[in-house]
Amino acid sequence: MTQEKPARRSQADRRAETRAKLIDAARELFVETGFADTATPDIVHKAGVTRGALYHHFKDKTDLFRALAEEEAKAIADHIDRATHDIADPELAMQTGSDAFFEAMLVPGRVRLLMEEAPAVLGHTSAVALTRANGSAELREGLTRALPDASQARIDALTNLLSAAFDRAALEIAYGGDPSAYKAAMHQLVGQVLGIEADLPVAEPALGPAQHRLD
Amino acid sequence: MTQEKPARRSQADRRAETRAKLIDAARELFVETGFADTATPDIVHKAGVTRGALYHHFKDKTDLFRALAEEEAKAIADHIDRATHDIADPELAMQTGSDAFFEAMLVPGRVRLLMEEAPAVLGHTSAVALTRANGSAELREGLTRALPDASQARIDALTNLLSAAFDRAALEIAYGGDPSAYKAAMHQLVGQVLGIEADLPVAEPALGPAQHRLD
DNA sequence: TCATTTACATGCAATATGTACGTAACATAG
DNA sequence: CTATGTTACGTACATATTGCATGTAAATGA
Repeated sequence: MTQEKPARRSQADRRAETRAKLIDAARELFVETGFADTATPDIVHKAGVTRGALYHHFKDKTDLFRALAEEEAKAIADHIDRATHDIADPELAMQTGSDAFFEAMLVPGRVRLLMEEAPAVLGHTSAVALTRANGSAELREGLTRALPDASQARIDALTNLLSAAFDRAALEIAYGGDPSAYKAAMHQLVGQVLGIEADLPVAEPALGPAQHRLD
Repeated sequence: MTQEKPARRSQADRRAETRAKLIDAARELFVETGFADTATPDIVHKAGVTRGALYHHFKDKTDLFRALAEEEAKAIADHIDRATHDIADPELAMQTGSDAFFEAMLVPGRVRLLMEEAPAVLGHTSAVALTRANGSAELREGLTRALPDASQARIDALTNLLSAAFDRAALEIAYGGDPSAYKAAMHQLVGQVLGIEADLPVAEPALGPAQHRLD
């Protein structure tokens, strides 16, 4: 039998490891049970640490949730960026970004965390700030180009409303709604606002069961 | 000094009274502090009853929230119905219903309760079921007429996405967003989907500070 | 007026949260 | 290599909260 060797790790490594263990465990439980009905003893048990570690790394339970939500939001933003960063044509970039958004939203639990729990746990303002970046820049740009006479407030409002529609589409897809119907409807909405002629019969090629673990 | 006379009330009256006191107190606190951070002792203290009464009338804290949320949703539906029930022209009915929805959403705390707390407390499915009725029937009808070739799934999707946009508009208005900008943007969205020629410069007559206490 | 049901009050057991304090692991100066 | 400081984590505790179990008062109705 080999002797236990704690294998001297750096502080940064220790820190990153237990932080990750805590966030991973919290993610599983928050997704499964929701934030309010998940107890910190359960989180630390699953993470294999103690509550002391949790309260050392995070101010409180809400702070742990915030860290998790920020990771999720960043993963979405990165996924969209990687998909669109080298596309020149704005119209194609918008369509590609839209697809990338829906792809990113397929990872299990993400919708639950960001769209159901986050608004109540962090408040609406913080919650939308998390996903503010997600393609809304491209959206706003497209709107500004398409509606040159519209006021800034009008552009902001349209951007916000379309973002809400995007979110709802992802939510419904996650709850078993027809993905192609929602994506097509979303495409129609954006297209009409941007003044692009509608291509109504966009029957999608039925991309099979949702692929998960995107990043 | 007059003697205390308990004034023999009927069971139905007693029941209705304390139920109302509990729901009113809960409303204030849930709006102010949120569901999770509101303790039942505080609720019953403000209501002037004991926790025993609470747990006699409601299964648990969540059940109390559900009752409150259902009242709010019903108030919205009633307000819209009263405003639209005798309007024949579908297009005008839609516009009127839209305005009535935004009016109904002006009562303080309503947005917080139904759009921020409810999804996390009751779950997304129950939460949308609460407001499912709100004008979505008229919306669906209008869409069916305007897009006769569209599939049912497409109609459902568009209805849902526009509902989400309505909700977001109300949310942003409640958080200080420009009401006329959001209403106009919403009107544009619905108009374009329904194939009504846009009347872009709908600068509203600035109806002054939001009037509250609608019902 | 008596029996039964309904409405509420009180007390208790279990569990959760955040913090204070103690200990172990790492970093760094000499 | 050791001393000393700092960071990471463990343990114990005080407090608060929830839901239930059990007791009492008020209303119904026979």
